[in-house]
Amino acid sequence: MRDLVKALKALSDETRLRIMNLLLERECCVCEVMQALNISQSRASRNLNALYDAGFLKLRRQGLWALYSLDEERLGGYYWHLIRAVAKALEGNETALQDRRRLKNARRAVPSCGMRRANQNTSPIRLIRHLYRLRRQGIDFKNWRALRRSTS
Amino acid sequence: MRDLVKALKALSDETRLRIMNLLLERECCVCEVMQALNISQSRASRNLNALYDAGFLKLRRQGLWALYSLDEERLGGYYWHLIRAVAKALEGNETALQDRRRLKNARRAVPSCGMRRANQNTSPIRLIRHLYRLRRQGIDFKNWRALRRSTS
DNA sequence: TTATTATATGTGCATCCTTGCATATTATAG
DNA sequence: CTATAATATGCAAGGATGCACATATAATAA
Repeated sequence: MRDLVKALKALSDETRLRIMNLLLERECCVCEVMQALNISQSRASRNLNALYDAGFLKLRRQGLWALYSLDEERLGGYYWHLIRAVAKALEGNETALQDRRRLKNARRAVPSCGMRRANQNTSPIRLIRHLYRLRRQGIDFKNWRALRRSTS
Repeated sequence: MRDLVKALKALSDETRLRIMNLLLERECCVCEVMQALNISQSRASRNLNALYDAGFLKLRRQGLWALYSLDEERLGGYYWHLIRAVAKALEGNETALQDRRRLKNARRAVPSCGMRRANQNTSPIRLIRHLYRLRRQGIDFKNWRALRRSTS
């Protein structure tokens, strides 16, 4: 009963439903979530953690990234029904679609996705060096070419 | 999205989950809910109303009673999955079982089930007159005989 | 070592939720 | 009409929640 209340509380928030929508699409890092939903970093982190805490998500760390995804192993029992309810309710929802669209354009490892500090002024050169570095590490970075183009 | 959040919020409360448990068993009046859960009248009323408001329940009035039950008509779509999640999560739960047991013994039309006023002191004679009255009205009152026994 | 960057978290504030208590409302009986 | 009984509701107190802001933590690079 306690657990069910916790799970339901975790889901009964628009921000977190939108996050679930992203994770139904694919694994995401905090950085991608904040870009796709256009919310602050602390907000993305906290809400992801709430869903994690409630038992919906699993966490995998890769370098600096915290990669969250639906925890298929725990999603038996009533969790399964809850997920289905969310998926069903969100299908065709305009916000949900838009978020997914923005997720496609979201980038990992983009300096400005960090703290939203004023006067960030990260030079393109530094960014490109960073991207090369990532590629050297064998990190899957689908669109680094486009990224390079857009910042040079 | 808004509606889903509302539905989830309505469910994410222990009192209301316990109420859903009762209504999965059968239609109940406010009075029965307060007895089965052993909670105050205003608390029962308000929480029933919250579930009603969120679209889970339908309301039927019979005399003084407000009879709430699951609204099968609205329970398509994601509502259905939510109900299944609740039912699944509650099966075997000790509190839920106990509530159902107490529901069996709950009585409609018992004077003391009202306001819990101090110095209620309703006389058995008055209660029995009330029960006869009800029977004359053709109101289905399964256990009025037992009731009469217990108060005379 | 220091600098950078993704993420996590302490704090304060505003808002909303839930409840008990008292009272209002409503239907019925007399 | 008045009284009774089931339910609804106004109100205030206490608690929970969500957020922004600033800062801390941790991994990596130089």
